[in-house]
This record gives sequence, structure tokens and C-alpha cells, in this order.
Amino acid sequence: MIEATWHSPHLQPPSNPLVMKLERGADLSEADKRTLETLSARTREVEARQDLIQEGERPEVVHLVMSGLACRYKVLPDGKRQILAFLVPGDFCDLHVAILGFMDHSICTLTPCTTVAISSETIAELALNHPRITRALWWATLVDEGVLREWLTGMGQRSSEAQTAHLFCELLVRLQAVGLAASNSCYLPLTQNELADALGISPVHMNRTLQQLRTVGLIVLAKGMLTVPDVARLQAFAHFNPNYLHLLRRARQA
Amino acid sequence: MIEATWHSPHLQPPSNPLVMKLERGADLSEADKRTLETLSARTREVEARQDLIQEGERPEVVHLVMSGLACRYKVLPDGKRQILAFLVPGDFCDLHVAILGFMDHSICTLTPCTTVAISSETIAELALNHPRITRALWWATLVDEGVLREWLTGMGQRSSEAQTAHLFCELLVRLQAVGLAASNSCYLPLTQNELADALGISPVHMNRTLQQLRTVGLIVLAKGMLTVPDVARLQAFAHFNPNYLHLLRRARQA
DNA sequence: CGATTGCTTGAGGCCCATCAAAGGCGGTGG
DNA sequence: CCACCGCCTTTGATGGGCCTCAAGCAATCG
Repeated sequence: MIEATWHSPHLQPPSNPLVMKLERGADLSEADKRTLETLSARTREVEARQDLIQEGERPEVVHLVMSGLACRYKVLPDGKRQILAFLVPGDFCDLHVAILGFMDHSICTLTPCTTVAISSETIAELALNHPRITRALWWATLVDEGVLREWLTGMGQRSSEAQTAHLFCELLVRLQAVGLAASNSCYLPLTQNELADALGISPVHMNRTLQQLRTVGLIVLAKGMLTVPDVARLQAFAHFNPNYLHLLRRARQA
Repeated sequence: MIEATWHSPHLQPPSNPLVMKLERGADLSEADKRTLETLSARTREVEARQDLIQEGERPEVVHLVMSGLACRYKVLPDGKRQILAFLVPGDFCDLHVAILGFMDHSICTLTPCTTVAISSETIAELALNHPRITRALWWATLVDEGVLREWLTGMGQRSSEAQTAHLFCELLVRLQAVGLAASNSCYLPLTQNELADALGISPVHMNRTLQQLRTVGLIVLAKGMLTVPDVARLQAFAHFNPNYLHLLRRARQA
């Protein structure tokens, strides 16, 4: 059962994923961490394949993913879908909407998710009284932009194999950063269809690309579990350089 | 001469492009506008094809384009280049670097440019004493992210013709927003090579794609001048919806 | 007037989309 | 408990979009 995998004991975040993530981007005090934990305490369970927000909406609250997997996406008039980002625990859905006013894309869950809705008043209060947290939130937003640039580069210039390998490297690192991945494996309950929509290729070709990566021994992917036999080799194959994720070295050593 | 076209009298911004742009994202007071004008007064001329910043750098200043055309880009180990964004007058190059610490991509001029370097102290002072300007700067950053999402969507899901048409629609609107385009035409001194690197296709295919758009009468593109005979038709062809540029309606009417 | 840069065109072939269909696998219900 | 169903994955066949290589042309410039 997909849900069980994300909730299985040894992959449960040892700490709050929001705190773990934001620590990578800013120096937070103990008080800051407690504030964030309180903030993310009031959770809500959402089923798989539910829209959290839709394009055009003007949400009053900011959504946050605390467990499960979600994605940003756009749908074109002809029905084609482009997945713009995968959201893992600790990721915000719509921090930007306070300034931009409305969503220019939608967000839906891919697996059952635990989410938190944070009121805009709370965000405003953070901005006033918690400068380090505010900085960390902006850091998270800017990292999202960095990831977007890397995806664009991959889609424009990399082969489908390299692009796929690169995505797996990225997800492994991001899940590790929130305590949801071992050193060379993680639960990744994405369908090939979803992967295809993220990489901009057809599902059939996605399937063949994965088979190719499996055949050469770069990945083991089955039953929602990704294992990377040789992480350095996969990273070399994908020319993966984690700089664009802007994780502090200090935090990485911890 | 490319330089001359950008400096030709009738396309000279009637007002400061930075002010014109930021007015689209926030309500600025007259004092705010004067502050921005003062800020952008100390300009520097840069030749075409010069790097303003390179990947990995930790610039001490924030760069701003006041005239000319520049781009964000990444180069892969095999030498392939992906252009991540076109920067037009009024656009910032590296606002994010104060929080992210280092550049995860490079920026170079495509035409001769006039740029401004703003010290990080000045930015910090703005953050402290000019909340509306600060908000406008964040707005600009978030719009950049929206543009990135749209580009990703185009690269993944649109045909090369639609993607190209979409880019032209975008640039026309963005240049209009800073007073550098007429209602259906603008100077656009991009080589087909540069366009190809932005769209993620080969230069040869870029050439054929442009010919196709010309043949069906959607665009006229020659000598660095883009003319769109029927803007609504081009927008319909590209399924262009300017929402993602987040230009305030209020300002759009002005 | 060579040299450089950008644009254009042709030929051949690969990558990838599309269409179609068959085989797992979990879940449901009789 | 097994038949059935839906979702996902896999496989084959075919065609087209796009890449690469290669060469010719136009415009600009020292």
C-alpha cells in the first residue's frame, strides 16, 4: 500500500520536515524551531489525486506539505499536463500567492498527504517578528526557482536518460534533507505517467528510458521504491551537481 | 546596427524602465519612484556578449539592466547552452544572490547594454525603509519564477512553432510594459542561435520553425525587428495567456 | 577584398510520439 | 475463493519531428 510506505516507521521524519528543511537555508534559533513546529501542528489528511489549489484561485491560506508527495502542474487547452515541481514534506505550495495575488498553476496530491494550512495573518506576523524564519521562507522560494532552472536545462539539453537520472538524484537529495531517504534509496511512489509529465516525454518513452537505466544498472525502481546501487555513478551519469539546491554545507554535515 | 536600434529615439523609454516595470507589481508613491530613479542613475555601458556574472560567483552588488538585452544561461559539461531567461530593461540579474549566497547560473549580455550595480547595503536599506519597493522587488522575483514555469510548460508540451510564438507574445508584452514596444512590433535583435538555445532546439530547426511562422503570416522577423501582423491571432495560435506575467490590470490600462 | 558571422537549404537518420494491445497486480464483489 | 475490473506497466510497429552533418549564400567589417 502506497500510504503505508510513506508512513512506515523507519522513514518517518525523526524531526519536523519543515524545520529540517528550513535549517538548510538559514540559521534558526531554538525558539524559531519551536515556532515552526507549533505552526505545522494543525494538520489535515488529504487523499491522493486531490487538488490542493487550482490555477486562478486566490487562496487565503498558505499550504504546506508535511507528509506524502504532491506536485505543481499546468494543463494546456489540449489536455496535456506539465508537472512543474514535485513537492516533498517540508515544501510550501503557494508562498508566493500573497504577493502575486493568484495562482498561475495548480497543485495536486500524488499520494495521500498530510498538509497544513497557514493563515496569511500568521505569515504576516512571521514577517514582522521572526526575521530568520522570514529569510528561511524566502530561501525556500528561491531554491524552488533554482530547481525550476535546472529542470528547464534538463528538458532543453539533456537526453531523456540523463534527465531522468538527474531527477532521481535531485529527489534523493531532497528527501534525504528531510530525513525521508536512506543514503541510496527512498520511497518514490510515482507512476511512469507522472514521471513522463514531469520530464516532458510520452509515457511509453518514459517506460523505455527507465528500462534502459535499469539495464545498465544505474537504478532499481519497483513497487514505489527507488534504489541507487552506486550513487556517485548515477550522479556522474547525470552530471548532477547539487549546488542548485543551495543546501548549506554546515547543515549537510549534521 | 544593433546598438542603434535599441537607442533609437522613438523606442527610448519615455520613463525609467525600472520604475515602469515595478509599477506593474506594486503601488509606488512618488517618493518611491524618485528613490528608484536615483538608484538607477549611475549606469555603466557593457558590450555585447560579455558575462555580467558567472555561475559560482558571490557578487557583492545586484545588477540591473537599464537598456539592451541580456540572458540567464547555464552551460553543460558537453558545451550545450540553455538560455533560462531573457532580461529586458528594468529586469534584475541577481536579486536572489543575497539570500542564496552564490549564482547557480550565469548572465551575459546579448546586445550592448546599460547596466546598474546596486550595492547590497543599498538593498538592505531599501528593505528597512521602503516596504513598497521591497515588495515590488519580491514581486519581480516571483514573476521571474512564473515565467520559468511557463517556459518549462512550453518546452515540455508545446510544438516548436507554438513555443516560439508564445515566446514572441511574451517578449512583446514585457517590452510594452517598459515602453520599448509598439502595439504589434518591437526590436528583437536575437540571433536564431540564441532563440534555439532558449527553446531547447537546434539552430537548423529554429530556422525552419521561423520560416513556418513567417509562411503562415503569423510573424514578420527581419533585421532584428519583430512585427506581428495580427497580435490576437498569434496569441490564439500560441494559447498565450498573459496571466503568468502578473501585470496589474490597473497599470495595464495606463 | 578576404574573413567572419548569421541565415538558409538539403539529405540522412535517430529519437521519440502515437497507436494498439497484452500482461501484471491489487481491489472488489459475487 | 475466484472472477472480474481498473490502473499501471510493458511491448511492438509505424511515422514524424527534430538532430546532425554539410554546404552555399548574404551582409558586415577590418
